[in-house]
Amino acid sequence: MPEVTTDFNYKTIKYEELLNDFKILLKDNNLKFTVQRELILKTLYSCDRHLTPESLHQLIQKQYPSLKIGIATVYRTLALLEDSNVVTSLSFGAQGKKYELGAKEHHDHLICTECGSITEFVDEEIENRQKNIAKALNFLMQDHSMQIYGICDKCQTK
Amino acid sequence: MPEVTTDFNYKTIKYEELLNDFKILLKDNNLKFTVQRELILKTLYSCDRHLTPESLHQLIQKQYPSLKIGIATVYRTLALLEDSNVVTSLSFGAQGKKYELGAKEHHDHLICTECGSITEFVDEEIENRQKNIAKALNFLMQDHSMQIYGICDKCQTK
DNA sequence: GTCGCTGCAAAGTCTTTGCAGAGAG
DNA sequence: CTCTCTGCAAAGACTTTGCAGCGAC
Repeated sequence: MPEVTTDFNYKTIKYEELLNDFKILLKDNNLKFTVQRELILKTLYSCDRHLTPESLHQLIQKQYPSLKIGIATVYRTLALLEDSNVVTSLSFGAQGKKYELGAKEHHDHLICTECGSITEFVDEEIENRQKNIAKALNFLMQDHSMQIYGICDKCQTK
Repeated sequence: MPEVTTDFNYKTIKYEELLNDFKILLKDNNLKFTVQRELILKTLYSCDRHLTPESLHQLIQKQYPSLKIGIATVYRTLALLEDSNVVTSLSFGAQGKKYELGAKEHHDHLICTECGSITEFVDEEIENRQKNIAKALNFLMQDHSMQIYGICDKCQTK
């Protein structure tokens, strides 16, 4: 069996580079570079977890108490980032979406139904197979996502 | 390449059988068999589309105008059916969930980003690969789902 | 008859929008 | 200066809950 890897390189891009791309994106669309937008990007970059708009907002408020930032701005910026394919959103059974930086290598998710933790993995074989299926069904694939639900290693030993 | 099939057998169970299982389920849990519950089950069975609570509610009202059914009952019954693994819910980028009968063979989804249509498919190779991955990562798999997003055949020719 | 179920409406979540002032370019 | 952004609060969309009467068993 080919290897499955979960410790693939998270950050395929340096923050400076990401930030620069973001500035270019903004300029190209006649949008403005603001402290709020930068901190949302930076927080998404530095946090490995998958964040809800709510938790992202709280995290920013905790880390930068002097800055006022409204939840509406978080939603608006996440929508902007998602439209520009800078972040990707995941929606599960529960309410709400979780966001993650899309600048990482493509990967799929193992979701623990006990503790809600998300582990990522990549598997070449599945990636290839998906491409083949789309081709066979004359479906123009833009994106795909796969989730495996179950009990994670930690929760099994509890 | 092994075949990919989209015309697999939808109904692996006859309605009478499904209904009977449902009645047993209800009895076992001291729950009552009501017209509303039956019609929700029947509508889910006879409709091939993936339904939102909203659309399921409208469909029932249209088909059985004499019956009064509240949206709350639809939500309550869907929750009950989902807990009992009779139906499965899918949540995508958009708001809300869609439900489908879980009594079919397991399958994955092709979702058109143009028209929102959902095509189902099964692929043995991916199914097997998923099992192997879960095993390799010591993850106790309970369920899994895969979605491929893109432009469907019809929308490409438009 | 009992006790769960239902429709209704009200209350909850989560998300989006309108607006007037603040701030980037 | 101009025109976009922001925070706030109000509005929306979707879902859940409390309740009193109804109905299955």
